[in-house]
Amino acid sequence: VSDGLSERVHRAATNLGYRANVSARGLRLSRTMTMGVVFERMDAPVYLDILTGLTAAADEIGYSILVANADADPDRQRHFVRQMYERRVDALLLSGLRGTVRGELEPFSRAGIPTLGLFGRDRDARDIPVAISPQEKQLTTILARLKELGHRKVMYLGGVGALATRWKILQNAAADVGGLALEQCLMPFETPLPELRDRYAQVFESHRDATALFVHSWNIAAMNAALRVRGETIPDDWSVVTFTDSRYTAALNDPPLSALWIDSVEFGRQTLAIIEDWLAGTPPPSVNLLDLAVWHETESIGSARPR
Amino acid sequence: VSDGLSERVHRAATNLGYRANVSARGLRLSRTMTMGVVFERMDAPVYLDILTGLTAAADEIGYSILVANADADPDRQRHFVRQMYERRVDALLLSGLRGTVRGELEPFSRAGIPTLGLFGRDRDARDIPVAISPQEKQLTTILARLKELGHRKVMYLGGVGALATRWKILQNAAADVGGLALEQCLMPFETPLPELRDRYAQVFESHRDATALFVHSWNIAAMNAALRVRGETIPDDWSVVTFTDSRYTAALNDPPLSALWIDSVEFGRQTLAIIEDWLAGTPPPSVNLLDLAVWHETESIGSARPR
DNA sequence: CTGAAAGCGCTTACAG
DNA sequence: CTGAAAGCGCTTACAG
Repeated sequence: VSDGLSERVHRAATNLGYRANVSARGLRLSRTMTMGVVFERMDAPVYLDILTGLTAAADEIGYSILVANADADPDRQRHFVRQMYERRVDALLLSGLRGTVRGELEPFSRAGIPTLGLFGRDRDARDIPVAISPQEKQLTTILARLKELGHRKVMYLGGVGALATRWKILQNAAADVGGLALEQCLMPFETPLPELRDRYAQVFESHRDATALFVHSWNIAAMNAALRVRGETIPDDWSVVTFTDSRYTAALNDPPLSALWIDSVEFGRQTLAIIEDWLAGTPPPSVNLLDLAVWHETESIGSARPR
Repeated sequence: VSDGLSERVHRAATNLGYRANVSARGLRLSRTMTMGVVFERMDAPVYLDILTGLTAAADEIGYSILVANADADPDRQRHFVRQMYERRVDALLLSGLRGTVRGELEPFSRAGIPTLGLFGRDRDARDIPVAISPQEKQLTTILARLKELGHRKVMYLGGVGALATRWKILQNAAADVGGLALEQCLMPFETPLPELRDRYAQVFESHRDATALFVHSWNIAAMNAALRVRGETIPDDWSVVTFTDSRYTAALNDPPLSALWIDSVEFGRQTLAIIEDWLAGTPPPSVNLLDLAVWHETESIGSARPR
């Protein structure tokens, strides 16, 4: 066909408002140009960051994203994984895989559809390849730095439940460094601020040999409140480090807190790059370490106060 | 067919791993059981809440959600709206419609596909029906309450840009109440905390007749820091009220802040209910007011300090 | 090079 | 009641 004719036809099609039907094409080609994302839960800003990275990278290669939230319910997780198969997604991303969906994954593996687990730091599941952001290396660096500043006892203020793995990683890093005692104070995430504040104030009183704090971002407000009650300040009385995996919980403290930071948007992007290679014929290894943790030191840490 | 046979066939189908192909069914029925959501941007936790409500309500009626993030780029917004049509979504939800997508909406209106705009509080666009959470009523209540407590000048600490509409609404409410002066201090959201803190400290110094603060949730940390610098406390020196549209930014202050709270998860749910009615044959009015704003008073407000 | 036909996996209307 | 056929909107292999 001549260029001129081709152009005229295209123009006419556009004017008439013709738009190709992607599902019909998908049926014919058995490629839907759609990927499914099933989040085990969606109740923290980090999931929005991951989704932002995933959707941006997917769009770059012409894919759309179907999103589902299992809301911490294994039955719903199974339901959505099955739904993604019924919609014949070309790839499936699963966060927080707990082994509950194994049966529903079978059609995917039989059909050779790429299926990748997204884990911030867990590394137990082995049914399908997983993408993980390791933090051990940076934690070792941080603990060594605290030791250098004279700290000998570090306390972790965290939440019970899903994030307990962080405590394990912290222990491993402390063992690597040596000569550092570690203590934890885990409280349910639902604890009201006044109660959390009073609990922390008690803990600070009864652990006067501790001089440094690791604090989960959800607990920063309560920590600040407890310090205010006790008239203690950062970094004179306590050196403080926080974990953060989201843009929204970072750097809003006074003074800004030293942080072990993971760029979850980038995590989403790199995860999708793994899928892209897989679709192109290169399956990933069973564990994909995305080295995204960054140590950001601020004036919130300093020399250990004398005890 | 007898019940027994039917059951045996179903069991056999399940055992063989048969799963209906939803796109094929969609092609036949010209219903894809899919809805598209195009967010103008996705850089705040409120979008995750809305998405949570939308996906939950969609699943209840058998629909899946395709999600896209235009990342504040009108070209990308157009691109995704077109993409949603090409995928023949049964309904389209658009956040932050700026009139830039008008042309791409034409196929939707021609095909009679429900298309709804999601706006927290804006009410300018009129191309398509919109869902809005009005706040005027509650703001009037709050300002009247502050006046009753002896406050005569209220300051708004906010960010420049999209949320400027909040300032307008605040002014209207103040006009309703009468006898209250209103002042604003708008700063770019990117302002680093120390700069914002110092700026607020200056503002507090130069507006000694103001006794109450409305503060956007992004600016709470800087406000606290400025108060600390000046040795002022809540509610003795300042009565403080915040706006919040997300689970993640609420109630983490000490003392907990009085808040005008919008449940954005519920906003997503109710928005989808509008779509559901529309699909069932009842189109919505051009403006849908979802009355979700709730006034939550805490000890962060009290009598105006003498000036 | 061009155009008509087959077929992707469903559902529904229709004939037997 | 049962079974075969038509057709949704595409793409590709094939015949002309």
